[in-house]
Amino acid sequence: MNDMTIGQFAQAGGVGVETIRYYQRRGLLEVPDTTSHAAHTKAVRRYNAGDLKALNFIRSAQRAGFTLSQIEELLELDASQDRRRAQEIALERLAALDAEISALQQARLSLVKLSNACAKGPSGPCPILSAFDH
Amino acid sequence: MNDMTIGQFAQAGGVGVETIRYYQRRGLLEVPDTTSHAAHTKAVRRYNAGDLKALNFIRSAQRAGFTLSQIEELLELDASQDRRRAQEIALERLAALDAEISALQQARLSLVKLSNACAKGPSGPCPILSAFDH
DNA sequence: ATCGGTTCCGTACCATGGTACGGAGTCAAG
DNA sequence: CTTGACTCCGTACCATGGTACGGAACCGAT
Repeated sequence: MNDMTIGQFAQAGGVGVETIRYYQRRGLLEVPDTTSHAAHTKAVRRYNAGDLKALNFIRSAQRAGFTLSQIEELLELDASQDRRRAQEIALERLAALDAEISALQQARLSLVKLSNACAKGPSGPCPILSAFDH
Repeated sequence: MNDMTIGQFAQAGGVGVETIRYYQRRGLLEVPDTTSHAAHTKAVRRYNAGDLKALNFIRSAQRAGFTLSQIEELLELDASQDRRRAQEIALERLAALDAEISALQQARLSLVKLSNACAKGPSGPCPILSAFDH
């Protein structure tokens, strides 16, 4: 698991190499020092379990709806131990998430209704434009 | 409600004028004919309740996670009465929606845990990087 | 009849989150 | 010690969903 090349690292995280580089450019992942790992390793950067943990965090946080900028802040908070701010951000996202979830559940109901309406027989009402009417 | 200018129409739909134009360019909204509404109205296009219905549909469908391209297709289906395809699309989106909803609920649990961990006392563990660990 | 606020239309620009390209360097295997 | 795969790095490009700009025409009120 340790000391992966960028290709192995990307694969371990389920992303493309270019995505790793992009995260590095954004400051979300650090660019490992080529001199710090092994004496004779000069030009190829290597990634370890800690890097992978950060990468996995980024992907999960994205799934939770955080933007990359917010994730950047979270990563900084992790380093700085700012519990108050971390909780604040988590609660904000939690509220947004609850709103999103209920919006999606609303939408879900509309789609069920639409699907049922379209399923009944080969003709008759299947009012797409009215699908989301209240 | 009828025969709105583009500014009134946009306001009624809760979007900006530029968004209306953008939807027209994309083919999601039709560009009303300037000659068809009133005899002496030559240059200013006017929008009616039907246009507003389409606009509201677009906004709702977006909330349901449809892309503008998919919405375009739905609008075409509404015109063409293709019930089978409409249902197919609805069911696809329904499945995706269910997946999204449970992903968000998963993320929600993680955020609750993180928030609780950060809330306990001024110091101690608040493991941001581990917030989404299984 | 002219003034301020819209509208019209094309074109350009924006943020987000990547993806692709190309040349040079490096590394491990044969 | 060469070959092929991978890495490094900068820069360019992409899709999505808009937002902004600017000049000309138009419309209603004074």
